Amino acid sequence: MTEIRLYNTRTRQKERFEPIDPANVRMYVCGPTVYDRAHLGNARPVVTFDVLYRLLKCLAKEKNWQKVTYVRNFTDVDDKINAAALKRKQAGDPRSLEELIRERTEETIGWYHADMDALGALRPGREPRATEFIGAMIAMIEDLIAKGHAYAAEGHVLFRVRSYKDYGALSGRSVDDMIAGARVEVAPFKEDPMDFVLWKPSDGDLPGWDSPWGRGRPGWHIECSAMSYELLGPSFDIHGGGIDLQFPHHENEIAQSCCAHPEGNFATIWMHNEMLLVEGKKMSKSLGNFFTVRDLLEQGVPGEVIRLVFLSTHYRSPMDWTDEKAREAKETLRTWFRLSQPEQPNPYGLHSVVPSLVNDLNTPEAIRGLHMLATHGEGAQLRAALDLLGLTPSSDWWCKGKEDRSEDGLMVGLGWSGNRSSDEIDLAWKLAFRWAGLRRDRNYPAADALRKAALLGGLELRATKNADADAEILDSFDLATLNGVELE
RNA sequence: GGCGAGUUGGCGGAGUGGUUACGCAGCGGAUUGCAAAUCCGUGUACAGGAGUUCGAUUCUCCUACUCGCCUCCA
Repeated sequence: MTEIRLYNTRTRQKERFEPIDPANVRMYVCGPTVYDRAHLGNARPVVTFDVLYRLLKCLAKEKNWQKVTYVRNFTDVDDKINAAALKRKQAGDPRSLEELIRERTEETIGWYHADMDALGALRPGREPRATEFIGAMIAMIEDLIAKGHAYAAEGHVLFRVRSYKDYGALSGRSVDDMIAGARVEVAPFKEDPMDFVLWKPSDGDLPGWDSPWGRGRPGWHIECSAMSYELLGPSFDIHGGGIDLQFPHHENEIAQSCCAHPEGNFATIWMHNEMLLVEGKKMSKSLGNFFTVRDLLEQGVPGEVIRLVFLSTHYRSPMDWTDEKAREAKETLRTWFRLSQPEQPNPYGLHSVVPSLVNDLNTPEAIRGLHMLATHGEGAQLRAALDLLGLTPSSDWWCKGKEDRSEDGLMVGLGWSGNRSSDEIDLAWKLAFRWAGLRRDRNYPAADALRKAALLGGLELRATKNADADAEILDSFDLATLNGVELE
């Protein structure tokens, strides 16, 4: 039986994975705050945990698990969302702030789905929105107050960090150490500087809900505790997210959940993906060095190429995004897709990747397995392995159009990828026949010169056994350059 | 300042107490009028220092450097 081993941030070691309840394997991943397009860094946990989700589903039968429940939230209550809506209102939009906020979050969720779909990520089974669980959050906060773990002060409710003895265990820090460095907000109504907000007051313009502490809105951390409890219960198997959420977000989630539901132990395994870097620096909002998934897609980088670049680095290592990696990944996928797509998947191919994946999602090693299958020409097995990893073509960009024509007794083949205009294809034919003619006449100097010039314009000419010439339109094909060639 | 992760061949990137992935690039060969493509072959790298060991890239300690968290962040 296949043993799954996963690195648990909480214990700092790889652990054998056994679900609490084989009838329902449960994982929760922190999702996006929906106020803008997802940047590339946002995509890393999505791809990482999508691989885990697919792996767990793939092994469910063998393991006798009845189902895998994957929950990923949308944070649709947040000051950044409010700010974005307020900006529109100030720009003269006549609608109410509430309507603008709703529109903004709806729109952003649509973008998020489209962009993550493009990366080959399966939608989680549940995608709860924070605003749908305000009641559950209020109930949880009331419970925390009743149990002495939280207190109300000046319209706020704060979590009493000192009341939870294991606070800091996940991230390996102590309350006293943190206060020493103290970069925490000093608020006069806090009992302790580390106490964090569960509920805060909203004034007239801001979205708010009635609560025992007046009209207000929840703090950031409580939503994940409330929603995971409602949908997965007091104990579940895996909790995931980016490493930057380890503190304070996940630490606070643990404190809230464990204090409110001492009968459970919240998440068994904590998994954190490392950051995505651009030019060696973390992609982040504050640095402003980010670009979105949509930006890349629009530049012609297919989603599965982005995905392969991500998978080529282990999820617990920082990954530097480079154009060079994208270029290599595209070439690799082109080869793999051409070999595998005509085939029906042969599940035997899974043996080439699953042993790597069950070892804490060792995707780089799994990729080696894919290369092995490709080298041995195992298209059907490769197909199955690619599908497991979510590397399925989103379009026919990799596909080779192929046509043969004869003219003046010459036989010439032309191939191209994706969509090409008839002008482009006509010109390619013209050059290919001219080259074939020159070669038939044994005018090699002219033929070589033409081939060289054509290549610079993105048309590759080559001799084949079965025809007089074979031409391929490359990605770099440029009509203007090649028109110049023809005139010479 | 506190805490954590990392430093592998030209580049990317796994892994291992002794047999040293994989990809790209390079080199050699087959093939080719020449190329391309393809196929075959080829590379003994693990930041520096000390220690443990029969033996360390792999374990321990120290140093240097890089990155992250401690503030919104995936």
